[in-house]
Amino acid sequence: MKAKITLKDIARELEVSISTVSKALKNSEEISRDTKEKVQAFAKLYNYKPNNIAISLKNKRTKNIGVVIPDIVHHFFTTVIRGIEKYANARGYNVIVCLSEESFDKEVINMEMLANGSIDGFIMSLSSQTQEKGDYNHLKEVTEQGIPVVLFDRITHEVDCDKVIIDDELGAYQATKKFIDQGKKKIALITTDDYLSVSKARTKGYWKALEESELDADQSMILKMPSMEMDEEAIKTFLGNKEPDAVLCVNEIFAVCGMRFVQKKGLRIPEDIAFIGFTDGVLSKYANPSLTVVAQHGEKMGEESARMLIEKVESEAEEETYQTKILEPTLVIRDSIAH
Amino acid sequence: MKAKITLKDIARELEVSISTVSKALKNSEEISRDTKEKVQAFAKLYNYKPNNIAISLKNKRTKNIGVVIPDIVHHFFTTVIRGIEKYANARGYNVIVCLSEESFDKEVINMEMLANGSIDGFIMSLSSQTQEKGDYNHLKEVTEQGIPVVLFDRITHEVDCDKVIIDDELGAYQATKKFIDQGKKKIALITTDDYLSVSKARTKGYWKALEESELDADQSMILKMPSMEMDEEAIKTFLGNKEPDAVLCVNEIFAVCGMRFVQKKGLRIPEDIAFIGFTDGVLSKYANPSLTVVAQHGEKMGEESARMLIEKVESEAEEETYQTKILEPTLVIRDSIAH
DNA sequence: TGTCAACACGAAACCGTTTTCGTTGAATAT
DNA sequence: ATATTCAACGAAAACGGTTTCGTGTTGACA
Repeated sequence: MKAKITLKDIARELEVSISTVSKALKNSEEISRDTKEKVQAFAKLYNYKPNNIAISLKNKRTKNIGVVIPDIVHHFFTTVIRGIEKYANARGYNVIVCLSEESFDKEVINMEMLANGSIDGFIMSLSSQTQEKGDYNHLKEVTEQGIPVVLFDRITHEVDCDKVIIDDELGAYQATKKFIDQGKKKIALITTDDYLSVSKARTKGYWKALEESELDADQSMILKMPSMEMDEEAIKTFLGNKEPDAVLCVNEIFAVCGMRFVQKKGLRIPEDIAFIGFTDGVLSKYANPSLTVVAQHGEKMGEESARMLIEKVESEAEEETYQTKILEPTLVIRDSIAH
Repeated sequence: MKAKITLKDIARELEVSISTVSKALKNSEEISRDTKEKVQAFAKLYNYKPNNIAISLKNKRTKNIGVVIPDIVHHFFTTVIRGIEKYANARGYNVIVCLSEESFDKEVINMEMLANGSIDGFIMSLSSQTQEKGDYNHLKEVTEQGIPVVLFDRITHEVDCDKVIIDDELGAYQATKKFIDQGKKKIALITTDDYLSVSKARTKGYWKALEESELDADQSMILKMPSMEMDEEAIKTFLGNKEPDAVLCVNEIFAVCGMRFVQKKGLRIPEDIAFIGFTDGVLSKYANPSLTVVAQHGEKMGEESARMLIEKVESEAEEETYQTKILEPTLVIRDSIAH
């Protein structure tokens, strides 16, 4: 086992000072050609690499980004991470991933763990419990310490920081409009509780499209699932009772379950009943029939978040200006609607 | 913006030395009750938290784990990460995730980035390119430096380190056996190229089950997809020509595609043709019909990997004994086979 | 009154860098 | 011969902790 070599080791071996070694390795003008060559050759030979921790301590920059998200076994979040990773890595940053598992406490603990020097900034999507509670003190504390934060997707307006979202309202609006344009009359919505910022926005878009049309918007055509957990029975009962001819779902899973149920009942998709979901994941692509979805462009979102964060991290100026970037959703047309 | 407070700040305010503050906060016996209370109260008031970087530098432990995997938008890997996260977090470790994107170079770069002090150990699954190349020097270098490594799923026996795998051969064997027991005669296998350690093992298990039976094992009943990319046409042609009555697939996607194709041809699943896939992901669960799979227990694998790594990290002893933990796969029976 | 623990605390080294600010010795200018 | 400049390097502080090893004060005891 050959241990890591340090500046001190090189200095000792070459009988020069540590500062000389450090400067020589940075090709400083201060050092003579001879010495530089000698030092650099030696460093190369022994595969010297500076210790990141020491450097971090010195210049108070870790080149680490903390990402705190509710869940990772979820297509949307993984694509966001990939986007973050991609951008961050290209800029020499590492990504530390922490999972809140939809729990407020875990979110707080994770942030505290990272906020003490481990990272230069946070990229986060709020846990459902946090959004339900409406308690954002852990975020405020961090921003007050001067640590930059970027919120994506599940955000709150109560914290001053950069934000990246897609226009969920618009996405739902366009999807609903699509149904209306195709002559659908009884359009249902399957969503989750309103405290999730995204669900709220999507419901709004759905509602808006209906109100703009001749169709009467009907509260009873909305099914609110109490949690993110799947409750297949609830969906079956709802679809069985309401008999809609089009269903908008706030995620893939609700949609695929719905499709499976109506198919078993003998209905044809999309002729008798059409489906649109949110999230362009693997499920939509390989569902039978394939599912039309409002794509959220997670990877783009991740890249954008990383870009905004790193910009803040690297800017010396302490401007207190924050922006909210709104990405446009796009409808990915597949076989679950007519086309 | 209130900046982070340091020991030095506390020492100055309270007119004691830094060492006293440090000891007081650790409740050292050396310090008087009075002083301890004073210091602790002050620290609490100003919300003092020690700087992780400084501590890392001092005791040469970062409490960070580096995870390098080929891909994250893949159900199996995300479950593994979740398992790692869970265990590591409970032990006070953070997880730094790096993606090799199946590229050898990226794998090397990522490891180099992390190996200079950023992490205490690695948990990895090899990129396909690395397995294809068979070049494991980057791994060897790291282990020679005394940095513990745990390899999972996509491993190599050329590196001395702990390993966690599932018994892929057994999984494929059991699945194939299941087909045979159910009276299937023409059992096909859809896999990827052999350089992937897991595909190789699965092919072996498939082969073994066939050889043990009366059925003649036939090379032409194996479709090797050139890459991890989906080539729907290849699957269609293969299934169209060979007309198997059972298909084992090394992942979910191949299986779901296959199912969709044969359904369009009017075949009934599982009566006319049965399917079993690998990976108990979201796709299998919500496919129509739902897909029977060999579950890989990713979360367990992640936990196990983290456990082994942290044990090595925290053990002072430099025992050079490595173990390979083999997890048992389980068949999750769903509607794509008779039952 | 002198000695010795025990107590409570501080000085300083250390982890591995970077960086500022000397300090040499030699070459050049005066 | 003296002053000035410059090249080439080293000492030391700093980042924020931990830890070892003093050291000064106190009280008890002989």
